[in-house]
Amino acid sequence: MPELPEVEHLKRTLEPALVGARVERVHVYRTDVLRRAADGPGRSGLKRRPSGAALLQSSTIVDLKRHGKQLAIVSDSGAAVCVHLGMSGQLRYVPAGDVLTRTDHVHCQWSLKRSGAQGELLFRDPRRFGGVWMASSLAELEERCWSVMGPDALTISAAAMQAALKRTQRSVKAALLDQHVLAGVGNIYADESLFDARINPQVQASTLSAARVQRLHVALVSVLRSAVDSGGSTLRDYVDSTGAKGSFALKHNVYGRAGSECTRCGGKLVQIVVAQRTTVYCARCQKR
DNA sequence: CCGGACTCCTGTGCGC
DNA sequence: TGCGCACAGGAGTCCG
Repeated sequence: MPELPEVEHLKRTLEPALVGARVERVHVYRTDVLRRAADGPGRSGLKRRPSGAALLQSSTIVDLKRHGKQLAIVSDSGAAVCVHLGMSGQLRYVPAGDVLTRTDHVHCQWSLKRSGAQGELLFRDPRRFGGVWMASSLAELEERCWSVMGPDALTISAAAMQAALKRTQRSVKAALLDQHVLAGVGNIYADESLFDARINPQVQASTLSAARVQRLHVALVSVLRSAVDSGGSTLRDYVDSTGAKGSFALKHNVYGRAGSECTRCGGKLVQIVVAQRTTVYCARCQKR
């Protein structure tokens, strides 16, 4: 399940192929994965096929931007598309001549040409929790979609994080998962960073001391950076734009390890449900 | 307003 | 071996 590290790694692997490429043609196989950024982050998809220009046809890609788990592709016409991978989404770049092993659930396809080299950018999403937001400008995307979210988890300051956690009565894990608090953290990195900071996921966010929030901030940034360097976590579906899996799952201390020994104290890791999400932590290291 | 529950969707893996 | 069901979860929406 793509979270910030997976999307950041994806951005890095896409940049060489995309930036400077001209969008020759766009194919939409399902219009209901498309949304207008002007309508905000809602989930109601389009019923009718949009104009090619809204999906960057005949323009040149000049930049990729990421906020939290969302990735925007910006063109020289000013228009941008923002891809959200949801649970099972993939953005793949397939150079001309190469073959994509699975072509089912491909909802959107951009044919690209860059200094003679051709290839296809494909949005594939079996579960369709993801989507593609069309914006007339990056400013519109930022204003209508990104500004309603909290700061990006890699750039938020400890002070801002503390202020945000002070504001809510929920558990610290629920707060970390809320994209309005900070953007980019999902179930894996919430559990991993709480383990790193030795904080119990059920603790009420507002009751954490400044020192503990400071520790959580350090842990979160450290875990996210380390995961980006490993190419993210592949559990089942996630692959980068070239189809490569991430190796960070091998470094998970808690996620997916319920019943195993704690890598820090040797205690048994326990599994509970917090904020409707499977949560694994060490009862000995992460006391309430 | 806030927070918890429900919902969307498909592939996987388990138990019988 | 095969069937059916529970489960995985990002995030919008609904409701108390």
